[in-house]
Amino acid sequence: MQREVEQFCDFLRKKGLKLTPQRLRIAETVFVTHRHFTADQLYELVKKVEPLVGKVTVYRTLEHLVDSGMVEELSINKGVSTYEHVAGHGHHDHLICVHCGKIVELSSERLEKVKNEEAEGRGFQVLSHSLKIYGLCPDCRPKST
Amino acid sequence: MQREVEQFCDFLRKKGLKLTPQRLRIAETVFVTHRHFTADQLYELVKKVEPLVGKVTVYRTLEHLVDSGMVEELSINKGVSTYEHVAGHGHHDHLICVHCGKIVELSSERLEKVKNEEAEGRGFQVLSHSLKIYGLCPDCRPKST
DNA sequence: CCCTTTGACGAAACAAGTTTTCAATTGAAA
DNA sequence: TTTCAATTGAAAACTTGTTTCGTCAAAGGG
Repeated sequence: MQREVEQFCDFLRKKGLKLTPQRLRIAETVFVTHRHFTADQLYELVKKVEPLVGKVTVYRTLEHLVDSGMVEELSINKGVSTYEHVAGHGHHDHLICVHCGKIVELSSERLEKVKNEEAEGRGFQVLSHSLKIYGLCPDCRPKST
Repeated sequence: MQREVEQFCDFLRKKGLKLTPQRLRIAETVFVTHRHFTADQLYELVKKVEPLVGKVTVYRTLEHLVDSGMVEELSINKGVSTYEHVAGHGHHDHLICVHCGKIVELSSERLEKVKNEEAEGRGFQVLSHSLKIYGLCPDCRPKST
């Protein structure tokens, strides 16, 4: 975790942005959380450690984190943005259980390759993509008896 | 188009819902529009034909249309829902140009197959999925000289 | 050391999209 | 025709996220 926080500090310094206690706390919370979260959930988590942090600061810091490339926005739910930190994960897709809400990460070279080929076959230059597969996870799917 | 509107009427009847002129107008507009639209854009389109339809009714009817499976929500832009009717199209993915905003539909048997295999290989029972590929369309990408 | 400058802070106001409330109305079954 | 739940549209409420604004604090120059 320390690794990622320092990387974010470097990013701030390079951008001429200041390293405030609030940003530090928020970044720490983000990188210590190994699951997806909304801005508001993050705000609640940070408040537990440091109640003096405002919601606006969480939003603003989240923006910087996304800017730095260390956090990604998922838009899984309509109307509310969901985030995750990608440090040490690399790009991946998501399997989402419609029953229990569990989100499983999926990395597949083969899938990446096919995606790129199909897009480029249509003249598109691929910059990024987002694949979400909805279904029933192993725990929620009907058992095969 | 008539085909789809009738199918929607059947859906309403089966659900014990009423067939009002407003719903008819909204459904007609949806199935006559062969591109993506937001709730507000749909409202504006409907108003041209029938100015007496309220925005709320458009939202509510859109809900029924999504319920019937004849319209899908895309969540391409954050903060505003984008829809498209799927009648006669079948499932497809989307290539989205980050420069001009153009949306191109992409259907690929091969891609579908790989997606399903990867998900099921992890014990997931696939119900649906959403793939959005962001990049530069043929018109916007740098020309290879 | 003090002063100035430049973000940064948080509360509150604002904005956009969508949903809910509510009283009046309407479609369709009996 | 009668009845009644479903539907309607205006307005208000709600949700998420952004902007404004007065205040503050750290860094750097004089």
